[in-house]
Amino acid sequence: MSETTSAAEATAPHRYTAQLAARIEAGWQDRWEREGTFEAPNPGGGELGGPEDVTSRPKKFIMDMFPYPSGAGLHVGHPLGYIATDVFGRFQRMTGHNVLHTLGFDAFGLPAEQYAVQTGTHPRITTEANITTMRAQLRRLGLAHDKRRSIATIDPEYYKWTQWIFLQIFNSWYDPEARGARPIAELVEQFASGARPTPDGRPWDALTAPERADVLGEYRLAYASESPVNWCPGLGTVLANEEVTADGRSERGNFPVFKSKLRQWMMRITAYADRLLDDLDALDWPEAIKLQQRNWIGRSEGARIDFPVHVTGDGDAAITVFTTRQDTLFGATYMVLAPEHDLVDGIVPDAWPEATHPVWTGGHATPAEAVAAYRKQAAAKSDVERQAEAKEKTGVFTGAFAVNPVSGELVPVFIADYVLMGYGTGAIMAVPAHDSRDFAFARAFELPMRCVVEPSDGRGQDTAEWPDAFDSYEARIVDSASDAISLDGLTVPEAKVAMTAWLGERGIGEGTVNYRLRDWLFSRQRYWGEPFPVVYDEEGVAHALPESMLPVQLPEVEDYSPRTFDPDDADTSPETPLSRNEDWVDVTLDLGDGPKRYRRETNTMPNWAGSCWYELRYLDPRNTEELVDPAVEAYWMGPREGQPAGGVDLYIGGAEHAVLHLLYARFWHKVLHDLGHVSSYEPFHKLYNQGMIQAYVYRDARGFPVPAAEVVERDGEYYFEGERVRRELGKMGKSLKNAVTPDEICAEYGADTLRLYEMAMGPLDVSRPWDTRAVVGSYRFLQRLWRNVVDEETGEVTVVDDEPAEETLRALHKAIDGIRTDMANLRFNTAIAKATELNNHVTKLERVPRQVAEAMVLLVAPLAPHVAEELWSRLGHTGSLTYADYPVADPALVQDETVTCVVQVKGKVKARLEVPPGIADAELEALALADEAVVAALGGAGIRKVIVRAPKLVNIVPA
RNA sequence: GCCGGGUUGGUGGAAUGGCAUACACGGAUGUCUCAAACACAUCUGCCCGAGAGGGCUUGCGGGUUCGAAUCCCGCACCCGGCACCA
Repeated sequence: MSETTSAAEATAPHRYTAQLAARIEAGWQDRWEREGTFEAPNPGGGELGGPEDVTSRPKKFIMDMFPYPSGAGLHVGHPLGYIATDVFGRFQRMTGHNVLHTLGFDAFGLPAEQYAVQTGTHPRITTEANITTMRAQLRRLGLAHDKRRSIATIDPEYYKWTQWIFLQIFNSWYDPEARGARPIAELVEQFASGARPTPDGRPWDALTAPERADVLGEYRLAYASESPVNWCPGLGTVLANEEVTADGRSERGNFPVFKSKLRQWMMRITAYADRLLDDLDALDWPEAIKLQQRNWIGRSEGARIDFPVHVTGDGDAAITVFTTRQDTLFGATYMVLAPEHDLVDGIVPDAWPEATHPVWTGGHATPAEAVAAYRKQAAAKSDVERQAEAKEKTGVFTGAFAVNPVSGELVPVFIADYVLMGYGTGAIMAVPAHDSRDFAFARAFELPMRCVVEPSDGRGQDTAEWPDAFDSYEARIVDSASDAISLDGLTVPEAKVAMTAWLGERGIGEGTVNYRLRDWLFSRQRYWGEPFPVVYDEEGVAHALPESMLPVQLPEVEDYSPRTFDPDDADTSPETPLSRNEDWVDVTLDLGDGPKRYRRETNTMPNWAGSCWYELRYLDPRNTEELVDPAVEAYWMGPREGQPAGGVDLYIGGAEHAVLHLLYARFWHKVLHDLGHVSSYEPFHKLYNQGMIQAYVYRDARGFPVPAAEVVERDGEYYFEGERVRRELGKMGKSLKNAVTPDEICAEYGADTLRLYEMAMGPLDVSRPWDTRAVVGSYRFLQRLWRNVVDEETGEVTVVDDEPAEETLRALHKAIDGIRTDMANLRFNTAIAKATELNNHVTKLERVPRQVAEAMVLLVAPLAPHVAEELWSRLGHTGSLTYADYPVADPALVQDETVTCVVQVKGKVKARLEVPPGIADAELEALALADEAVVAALGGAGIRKVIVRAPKLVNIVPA
């Protein structure tokens, strides 16, 4: 490669150099592939079956989060998790496990589609090329994957089953009594037999097909509905709530998002809210992620309460509110409906009631005008604007009054956009004294307040004096008594119970649980995704295609892009790429009642679909009859001791998927479980979030990134082409000009060095900056390891058959003990530190005993597998060490012969003693008190107390 | 605003109630070399001191304890999530 290397090779032709590493690595990668070393057998026969002595071992199913095969190629941050799972998997193989580890590709997605739009190249072509490139890049890292099990979501034989699962979900309903999904056919039977009445009471047979479809649509777990969705004109597609950022923009592309009413496919994930919440307890996940899921699901306990209201035309109706503060019902002095609430039109009177406060009317002549104007204004606002104006409360009086059911008072009904149609019932009772939002609204509209919870912070009960609402669960209820009920003197929780019971008795309310979670918007107006296995008949009724017609393959189209619009133009609606191919859309099919004309669904599934179940397909990737063989699923994922829900043993990936992917995948898994397809009821037992590898970004005076590789450091300042540049920490990537690729590092040091360095940088779950300069440390470690076994000049193996010295033996066993524990707990950085210490110790020996060398090679094998295999084979072993037994420490040798005992006086170290580990407290105390330095430190003072923690510590407290 | 996580040498980090700074990078000096690189060896938290030695040190302030980076309370700053969720 360069002159320096050839010079090095001349003096030490058998030194562990990048060139030698490259030869070793390529050689072992070929051999592993040839011998199928990492193929994990399934139990039973079948194509992926294997010997029973392997399938009878305890299993470990280890997974990485699915990568998207980006055209940009990998940088060194990408493989961090893959290396970690690989190290862990290799360790598990060496401790007697049947390890399933592979990697597939989440290959549908926007970048390939956008590239296709620009170039006209079919996304399949670019995606497959990217997969090939990425596979080559990953192969170079020596990952121990079972390649037979790798899949890509774009393979028709894979997405056939994605579509099949969609049909399972479509053809199911959630039975709240059974707490689970059941086939829709059972529900149809209930309707047909009359066991369950139809909504309007007519017999099932009397309903038209579209009517029946509508009824069932209310139950199906996958349903099409006309509901407010997140419409993103800039992308030309709708988005799930989870894909919209807090400031109302698209996570991808950062375009404005608008609420728009469109007919779209939804997944009834809300039916599973309680199970998704409860089952988190069974999982070994980081608390932070569990918390994020809990918050996203957002369970809150409260009550529904009916407020009677006069409806124009046909008499009285009720506004149902959801509240968590039923205890403050006496304090409800007005009500608010979401602007788009169905009841609004019905309650608006023709004219303003007499003496209506001018602030309430918004200056409009009639309530109807005011409502119309406010609705228009609210609808035109993007989410971004709404967020920005959140502090300023807006709204308008509807002209109607409702009755507070406990006090009998008339309360005005407003509409305001601070009440959201999508949460609770879309209506609230406002208790301005005890809710800060209601307080702000009441102040703006000069509405009355009533204090019903006694302030415990010293403020009085005169709300006019208050700067803000008083909100506490510790305080007591006041001023809340009527002929019917009195809450006075109760604490908040007591009052809730009492009020809920009272409401229930009167039939005007009931205790309920409400969730923040909304149903999952499941359709996208894109080309590069799974087509829905759904067609519509001439009456517009959706029909599921039979399994025999799967997969529904993507058609060829002229133009891959959805129609996009001015990003700020809310007044637009989606147009899908698939709809342009009329030949594909219009089909004649026989769905059981003779050939008929149908129109295909032209939306595609969102990117999440393929990643919702891929763990299952890894188990049985070539099964053409079933999603997965139940016996195979039970073996790899079934519930067992310590894993009541079953699932993958270790799932490593980034924390950015805390809600989206992990929630969706859990939901699908539960549906499949309910329908009897899988025995586990959670997909991922243990989840671990790896940190991000960050990188320094250097920016010039204009703020543009400059190539990080060409920046030089002088006296703590940074310069690029002589100009001073600013350094900051950021992500690694092409656009920031700071990407370092695994290929570069492999070329300069070898894959084993890269693996070792990435694992040594710090704890796996913490983000940290990449430092190319520091990689050489890991390289030196491997060079020393090599030199401990092989003569750099002759290439001879230099180990001797001598029994190691006791000191060496103790160092070895201490290292084995520590490394085993660290490996099992994913603490690879400290495992490497311990291996380094041992290696450095051995380096100082005149001759290296074979016993020590072999143990050391096995110890580092999971981390640096190629060089370990090479040394293992040079040490005379013929087979791969993949399934060799990981060294086990001899407990007798784990402890040093003597330990250093520190003697403290008043907590400060004054002396050190070398003592045997088994020394008795009394003896150690005597030794410590006799020590010269201790006597001197005490200076003749008396002793009040002596704390002895044999054998490590004595602390003397002088009088 | 609410919730969660964090703050240890020049740098990445180790130590989760008992010797703070393991291991590595960087830096200094030396060996080898015509020289450089590689490799190897020694030193390297900060301050005072020629030295022996002494003092200080885990974001800041308090507390518990014989003993605190570690446990508790308060504060500052950084990172992440959520955000009119009734």
